[in-house]
Amino acid sequence: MSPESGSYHHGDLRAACVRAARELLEEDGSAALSLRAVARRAGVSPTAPYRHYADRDALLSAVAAQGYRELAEHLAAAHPAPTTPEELAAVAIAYVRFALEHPALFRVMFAEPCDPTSEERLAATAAISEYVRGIVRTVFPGADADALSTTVWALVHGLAFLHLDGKLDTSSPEVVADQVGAAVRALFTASPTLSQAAAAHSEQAEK
Amino acid sequence: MSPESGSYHHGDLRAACVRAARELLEEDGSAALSLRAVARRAGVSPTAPYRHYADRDALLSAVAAQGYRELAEHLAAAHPAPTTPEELAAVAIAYVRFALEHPALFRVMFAEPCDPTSEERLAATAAISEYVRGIVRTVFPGADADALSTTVWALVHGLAFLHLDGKLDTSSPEVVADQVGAAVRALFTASPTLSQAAAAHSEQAEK
DNA sequence: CTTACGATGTGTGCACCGTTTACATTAAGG
DNA sequence: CCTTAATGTAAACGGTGCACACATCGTAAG
Repeated sequence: MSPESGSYHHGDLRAACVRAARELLEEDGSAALSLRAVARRAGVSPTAPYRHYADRDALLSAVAAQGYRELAEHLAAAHPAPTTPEELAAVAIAYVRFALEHPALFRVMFAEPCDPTSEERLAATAAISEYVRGIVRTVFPGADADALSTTVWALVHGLAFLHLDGKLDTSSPEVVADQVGAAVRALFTASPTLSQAAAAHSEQAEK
Repeated sequence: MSPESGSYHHGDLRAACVRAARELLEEDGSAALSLRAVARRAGVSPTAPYRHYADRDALLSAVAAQGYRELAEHLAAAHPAPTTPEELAAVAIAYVRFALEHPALFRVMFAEPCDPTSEERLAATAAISEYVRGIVRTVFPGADADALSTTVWALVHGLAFLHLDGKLDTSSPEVVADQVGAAVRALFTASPTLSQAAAAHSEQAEK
């Protein structure tokens, strides 16, 4: 795929850019990704990436999209098809751990107001959203799947960000895991009342 | 306080900088705040702010700290001393609304990995954390206040960010309010089981 | 009143950044 | 072989954070 270095054409600069970007993000945790630095890392002139990405935002969106895919894999690795609250808690813990293991990437994925009209991004986030909804539907058939999946996603997402910003105890992975687990378990045991609340909400909406 | 313009010295540049920064953040929602733009807005040379702030991060921290204080006021305005789940839900809704009304400021407050060892910042975030903990203790005396306040904060914080990133339905403030309210209510009706889970967690920790 | 001083704002300069514009190289197809 | 479109390069513009030397001014000691 990538021929011996020295050739004028790179071979697959498009992919090499996101790879270089990923490496830079992992190396220095800062989310301040420089297009020029990416170009340098890829061994190419500063403006070469513009042949493949309209602007910095476009590259960032591509990186974010790949991040979403990796996150999805990470979650699936934690448990392919959760059916119990405990298994879903494991997935939640994996979510937060991913954020803590790849802080810069996670920030690029979520904390940047970059172009939301990116086909790749929308597809990737929709996939995750659907994945969560599917789990919730399986584990918790009685409830409003939309509302509940949103709630559990928000809870886990908030835990991830608060940890990322040093607002919570991140001293050891065990502490983090316990906290996330407890929070998710609490949500799930609330199921009957939650579905009741969801029903009340629907009534309110249709009047 | 600020004398007639034309004087060499500004009078209170330190405060003027955060004011200018706030204005710029409100005007264009982008969280990309330029120190030079702040200086221009304050009617001062590009490097003048360095007399009062060590670097860009320091200014951002000051802005973030003020943001925390405003957020605290906003929450207190929603309800000064919540004692019921419904009142706490109102506070939660105010939290998310603040994020949606001041997106750029909210991003500076949370989504920037800026200097976490800022005295002002730490104090401000500690104040909010303590505020939430106090409410939880009042509304829900039986439970582990630390764990539960973290959980409710994370839930609300996650909702705020998902809304900010366009991952959820932000079409009308009512929709947002309903969603946040339902989520918080669900959490609170889970109280007995949550305290039980917290107890189990404590046991686990001390063995 | 004078004078020295410290606090505050200015000007200059450097390295880096994103982006545009014109140009060079090369792979691929008629 | 020659044309063409794709791909990478070079040069340039305006913007940025920041370090340095310099200018201005309130103030307080002599």
